[in-house]
Amino acid sequence: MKLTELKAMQLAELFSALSDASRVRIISLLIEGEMSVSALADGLKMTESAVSHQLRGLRQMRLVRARKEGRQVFYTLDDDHVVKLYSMGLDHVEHG
Amino acid sequence: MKLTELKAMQLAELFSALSDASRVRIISLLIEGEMSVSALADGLKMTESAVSHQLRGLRQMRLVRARKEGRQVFYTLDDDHVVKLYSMGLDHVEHG
DNA sequence: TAAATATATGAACAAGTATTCATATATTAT
DNA sequence: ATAATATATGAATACTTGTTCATATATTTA
Repeated sequence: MKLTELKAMQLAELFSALSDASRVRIISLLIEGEMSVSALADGLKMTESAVSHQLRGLRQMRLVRARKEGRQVFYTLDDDHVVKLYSMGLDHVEHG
Repeated sequence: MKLTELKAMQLAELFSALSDASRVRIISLLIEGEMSVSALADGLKMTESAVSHQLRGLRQMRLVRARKEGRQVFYTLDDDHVVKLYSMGLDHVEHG
């Protein structure tokens, strides 16, 4: 399983995107379905600014996708890789 | 998928353990099999001290396990959750 | 056009983290 | 016992990161 330094960095970046409780909670909400920034902010009791900053990182890692509708922006999980990583992690934390 | 704040933190901690290129490379070496600290240090071109510090974190997250033999300590991956997380992440980075 | 709403972003600060260096502990060899 | 080897650890420093605050952009409403 030789790993180039580049891929090691990319992998680390990917996991970094999931390495914060706020972002994990964002993911867990988005698993239920699409949500706007303010709905996320409400649900997480965070400011919209903080949520927006976090969503930016998740977007850059292609973990979430944005869809603009009027002045709202709705976010969804980008693909089900994310769900799998999330639930495998949860599995390790709960049992394992 | 409601997530308690505690579990969100634990999940974030787990992903944090994989959120650094050095640690990812440690994991990728251990996928091949058991290795001593100095062998890891050689393979990664890091000091043994730095490797040891990183292994501590991986150990605390129960991602690796230590086995002492004489004055050497051999590390292995704790279970195959780790391998699954690793390869799913790699999958996302490479394709996805 | 002006005001209001939703989101995004830059700067700044606080908190966290990875590495280095020095030192400590444990084990083996002389 | 002393020296050498393998690993671990505490302190210090440099770097990274999350949040807040102020401001900017885009869209809708009056």
